[in-house]
Order: sequence, then C-alpha cells, then structure tokens
Amino acid sequence: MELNTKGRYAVMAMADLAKHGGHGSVPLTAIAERQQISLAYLEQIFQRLRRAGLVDSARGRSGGYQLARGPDEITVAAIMQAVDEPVEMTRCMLDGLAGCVGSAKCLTHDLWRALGDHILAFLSRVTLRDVLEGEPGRIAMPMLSAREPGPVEVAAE
Amino acid sequence: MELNTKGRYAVMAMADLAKHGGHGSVPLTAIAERQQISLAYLEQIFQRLRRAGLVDSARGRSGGYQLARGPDEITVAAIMQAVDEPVEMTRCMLDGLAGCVGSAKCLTHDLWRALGDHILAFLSRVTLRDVLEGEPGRIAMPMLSAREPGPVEVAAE
DNA sequence: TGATACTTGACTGCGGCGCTCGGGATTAAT
DNA sequence: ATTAATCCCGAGCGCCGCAGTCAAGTATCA
Repeated sequence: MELNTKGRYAVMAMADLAKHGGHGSVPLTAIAERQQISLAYLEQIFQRLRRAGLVDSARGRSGGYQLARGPDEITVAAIMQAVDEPVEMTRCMLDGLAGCVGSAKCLTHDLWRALGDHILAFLSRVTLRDVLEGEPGRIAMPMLSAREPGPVEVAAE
Repeated sequence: MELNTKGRYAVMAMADLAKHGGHGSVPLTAIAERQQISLAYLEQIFQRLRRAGLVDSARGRSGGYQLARGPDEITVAAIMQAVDEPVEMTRCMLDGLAGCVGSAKCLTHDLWRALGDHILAFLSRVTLRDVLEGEPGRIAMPMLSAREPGPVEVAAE
C-alpha cells in the first residue's frame, strides 16, 4: 500500500499554487524551491496537469502557471488521476476478470474493487481549498478510529 | 497509489483458508494451486501470518495451516499489516515532521494522514467472513459514490 | 538581444519487489 | 526405519519502473 512521489508532489505543488497564486502566474522555480522538489521533475508533472486542464500556463518571461479553476473546484482525486494513471488496486479488474485466478472472480475481487472506490470517493470529496484550510482532518472524522472489536455496528440495521 | 502482491496474496490465501479450512489444517500446496501463487513465495507470507498470530501451523506429514481465530474475528487490516509493514502513505510523519519540507508541516501533511486513517478504518471493518460472503461491496456502500457536495451525512444512522 | 520561463522527449541509476533456491527440522504413513 | 509430506528459514538475484537528469527548443517580455 504505497503512494508514489508523483501524486504526492503534484498535490503539494497544486496546494502551493493555490496558496501563492491569487493573481498572475507562479513560475515553477518558486514552487520547486518552496516545496523542495527538483525543478526538472516538477516540469514533467505540470505537463500532465496542464494536459488534464487543471492549470493554465503562460510562457516567456514572467510566465508560469495558475489554477484553471477555483481551489474549491479542484479535487485531490482529479490531481492524482491526472498525474498518475490508475488509482486501481490491481490489474485484476481492468476489463472483465482477466487477471483473476483463471476461472472465475477471485475471492477478493469485490474487496479490492470496494477499496478502490472507497479511496477514490474520499479523495473526490477533498478539494484544494480543504487542503489549505486543514479540512481533510475533519472530513475523515466520521470514521471510527480503528479496530474497535466491540459492537461493530457497520452502518445499516 | 499501489497495492503490492504480498498484501493481495495474503488476503487471497487467508480467504482460501477460511473457505477450505473447516476442520484440520490445509497444506500450502493446496492453496498455492487453487490461488495460482508460487509455493515458495506463499511460505514466506505465511511465516509472517504465523508470527502475527493469525494462523496456527502443524508440521510434518498431513500438516498445514489453519486460522487461529474465527473468520469473523480476522480483519483484512490485520492481515495486511502482518505481512506488509506500513500502511502509511508517506515517510512524512513517521515520527514528528521528519520528512516534511524542512520547516513545518507540509501543506498536505494532514491530507495524507487522513487518507491513511481512512483506508485503515475501512480495512478494519472488513473481516474474512465478509470477504467470503461478498459483503465488502455492501460495507463500502455508505460512501456516496463521488463528489457529492450536498449534505455529507456519512455513516451512523 | 538576452534573460526568463515553459515544452518536449530521451536517457538513466539503482532500490526493492517478487520470486527462486537449497537446506533443515518434524511428523505421519507404511 | 524409511520415505514422503509438510513447515521453517535465510540468502540470493533479475529486472522493472520510479525518481530524477539532461539537452535542445520555443515563446515572451524588458
């Protein structure tokens, strides 16, 4: 269960952009320095963000990037998907049951699917604005912290 | 955002064990064949499961493994943690703010933390029994499928 | 004209996942 | 007693892809 740097950097950079953006574009050099990310690597990442329509670019001197939409209209899910192809959990379900154990759906098929959906749903509910305001903490709240063996009470009934 | 084979195989194997277990132990050769996993690799995985107290082993001929507890007392989270050290999303928060951007918490610090908690909470609510019964689909339900800015209303009632 | 910045694509080190191998210890069947 | 299953353990290793670099080009502004 791992998160790679591309997704992480992308969200960090976008958050930085939302914060220091305001009016006019922000050059990558500034972001790279503030967030301590290699400039050349950031450039790669922003190409993808641009192609996904999440940022607009301005070339030449005093150029840079700015958000294509408001910070409350850009979700973390959108960023991660733009930068880092699949949020899927396994090749098992790309189409049909290809990667499953030969015959039918593997026993855990539905589990991974549910997990993937769950993560995506979570990230889809967090916007850049939330990140800046430290909201994600609150959003995660309704979860029981973990492993509470008592009366489990899994929703419904 | 990726899931490695160790965690995946472990859950598949444990599900298989729960299904074909019943009474007496199940040899790894059987699981390996049914789930199409390399035997030698499975052995590694089961060492960890055993040390974590999730399975009991019986050596010698007609030996094998069986669940140490009932299928409804073993969560997917427990399995994944036994096999695959951290479910953490980044080194950023191992202790304190080590990996953060020099100074203070990085902007996305809380986000990754919330994501990690969220995933763990989800996996902690799914037991082996649920997996066998195809429940994980239902468990994931209380999530609104995505980006629903309306009244959030998660879990509870 | 030069400095600043984005654009693009090719290239690469190397860490670690995913797996194999070889041996050993234990137990049950015959 | 021997053989055949099984678990137990540690070392080793190929190869892929992540993370990052490099080089060359284009646009824009002062």
